[in-house]
Amino acid sequence: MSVSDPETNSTPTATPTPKSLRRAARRGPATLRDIATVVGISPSAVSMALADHPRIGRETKEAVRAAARELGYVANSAGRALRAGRSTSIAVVVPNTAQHVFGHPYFMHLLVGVTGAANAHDTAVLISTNPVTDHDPVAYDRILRSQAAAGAIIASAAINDPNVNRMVEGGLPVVLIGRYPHLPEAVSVGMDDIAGAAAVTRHLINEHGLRRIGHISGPLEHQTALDRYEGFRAALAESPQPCTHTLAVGDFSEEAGRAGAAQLLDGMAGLEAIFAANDEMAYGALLELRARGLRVPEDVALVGYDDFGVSRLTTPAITTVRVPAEQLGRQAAERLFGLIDGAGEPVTHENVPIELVVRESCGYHPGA
Amino acid sequence: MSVSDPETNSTPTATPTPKSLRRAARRGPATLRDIATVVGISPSAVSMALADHPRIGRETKEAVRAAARELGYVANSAGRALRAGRSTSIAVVVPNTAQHVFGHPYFMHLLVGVTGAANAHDTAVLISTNPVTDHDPVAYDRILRSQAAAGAIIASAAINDPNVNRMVEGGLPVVLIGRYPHLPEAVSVGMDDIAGAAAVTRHLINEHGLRRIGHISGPLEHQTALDRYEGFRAALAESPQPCTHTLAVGDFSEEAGRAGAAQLLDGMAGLEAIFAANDEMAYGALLELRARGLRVPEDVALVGYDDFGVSRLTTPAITTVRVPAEQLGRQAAERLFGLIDGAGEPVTHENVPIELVVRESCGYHPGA
DNA sequence: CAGCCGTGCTGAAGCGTTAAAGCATCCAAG
DNA sequence: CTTGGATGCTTTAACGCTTCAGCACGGCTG
Repeated sequence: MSVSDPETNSTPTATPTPKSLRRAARRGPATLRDIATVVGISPSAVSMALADHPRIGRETKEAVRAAARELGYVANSAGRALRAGRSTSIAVVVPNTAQHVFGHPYFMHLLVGVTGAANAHDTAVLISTNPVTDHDPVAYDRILRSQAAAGAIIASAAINDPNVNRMVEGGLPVVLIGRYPHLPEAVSVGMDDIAGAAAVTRHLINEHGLRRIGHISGPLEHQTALDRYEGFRAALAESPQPCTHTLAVGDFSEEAGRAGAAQLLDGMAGLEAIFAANDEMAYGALLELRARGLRVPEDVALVGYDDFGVSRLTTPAITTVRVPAEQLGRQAAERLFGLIDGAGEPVTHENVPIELVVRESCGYHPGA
Repeated sequence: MSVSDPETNSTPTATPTPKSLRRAARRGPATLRDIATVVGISPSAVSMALADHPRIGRETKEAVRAAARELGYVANSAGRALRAGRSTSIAVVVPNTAQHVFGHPYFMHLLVGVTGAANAHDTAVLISTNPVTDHDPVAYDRILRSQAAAGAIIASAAINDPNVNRMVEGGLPVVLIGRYPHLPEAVSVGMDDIAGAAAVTRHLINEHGLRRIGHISGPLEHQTALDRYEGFRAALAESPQPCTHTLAVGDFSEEAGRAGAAQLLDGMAGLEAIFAANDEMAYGALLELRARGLRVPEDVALVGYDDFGVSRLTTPAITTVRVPAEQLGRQAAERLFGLIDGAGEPVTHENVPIELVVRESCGYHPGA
């Protein structure tokens, strides 16, 4: 209070509102300069005070913080980003190759996880999709080149998506969701699809004593589809009893599930169970089974994968493997912040635990 | 050239390649200056050339465009935003009051619509949610104050959400999704829930001859819930035959649907049909009916609202009203760009058409 | 009491962009 | 041969922020 400016300091005789009036005159949000004027110091000092710089006095800091609070000051993100050389946002990219999963609750759960972690880091989340065309001057490419995001999370892409490779090599911090064995350098967060598929298959074999099992896989250029197929075969192979299986390749759509089920039923006599690589296809299979007058689970048992909402609602409800999308999102965001802050972590891939969700479509349980 | 600095001026005798080398040395994306160096003009001229300014020569423009393409130049969004005084992003805000609808495909469809329109305007989409607490220093408030977005789309909020009012009055361009009769000044895009609810109710009355109908509404602090209830009553009132109805208030959750159905069944003898204000509650009602051994639609007809995926999957599939979320998103984004660009449109509310989706749960049709 | 250090701030610079004003150069008209 | 305007670029400045060097001042030591 010693060498205070007589002009800008609060005049105790005035009404308590003149500051806010003055701010209202300068249209738009408060800046550092506004605070500086109110407190009576330079903008740099305000910046340093808010950053808790040791060379700023305690009283000044308190005055600055009070003024900032009163003015509702939030640092202009463009100014800060320009100065810092990087943005305060992260991007979530949904490549066009992932459009078929779009509309699933999966992405919303993912986003909840990502935004939750981002909020904790005071970071905004940009989302970028390419809903329309395939070979556009890819929208997210522009966003990333414009430095609008400090890093990106890429949600579920095909194995051979060239854009993914470009982004990983583009210098920008990138975290992939899923498993990318062909990109050993890339940081990724996924789940153990092999173990999940094995678990649900094992359940069919061990708990229900089924031996003749068909699998409807996803498109085999998706790592997820490959892994679930591999887990399926591994469980069959490790079984003490001899099991036989057959395969239909689908594309994760309900229609493909229906076609796949038809193919399996026609191809293998005495089929006892179907494991579809996702719930959507399991639902398609259910429709086909129903159309043929086959009961689920009495005649043919059925299991799916994902648990994003579909499998809960059908009759019978479908036994499935839960994909913890929210945790996936949160963890991916945390990894991304690690990369951005330059914490030199050597870990490249990380798995989130999956969970077997037993419902009715696999058969009735003694305990139930 | 008179009082020029002898140090920084270009030495014409140097080799012709140091420019590209210099850029290679300057790690990171190309800037206007890089292009300027390559072409041999000033950064401002480059800026003007890219903006197709009439005072820049044709040859220069072509050279600039070529260099920009070669260097992969995309304008730095922070620099541009700082200069322009506003960001090149728009925000999609999901208030905490909307969490119960979160995880629905609705939001993804909305986002597809918004991002599609945004891509067309070369604009990034920020998404902001408050998944955790209720009375936090609201995350999206910070984002908006930080000027990270030029405007915001607010997805489905409660009528009395104070944050919505603050944002509408906050000076930032805002488009609300839904109908907000108490905010006559606010720009909003919604659908005619009254008409939709009336249509599906009329279908029960006219096509199936049902007279004793119960409604399970959403929470009555939601405009959507109010409108659907109103449409329901309007259809009953306009019917030439006398109809009776009863009401149970729910909260859009499956559990509430189940409880609501129980309440309706216990409260009105000879109940012929149930109209749930959304599909999730309709599914809950289906479970309750099934548990009581009542057949749908033979004993009690059932209809829902939304068609976000749930109603297609159940057995029987639920007759519902489709909410065109993607179009909603696209239209909201277009309106927002209109506001941002200052096209002084007087229109404040706009409706997107809804569509009746007839399935099995309302009764079998002669045509089917 | 000169020199030195710690404290607490100011001032300048620059991140990338763009609008506006300024300044050459050239051509046509007076 | 001067004037006046196109034409085509350069310079300057500013947006809001942070870093860094620098300055003033007081107290402490030698």
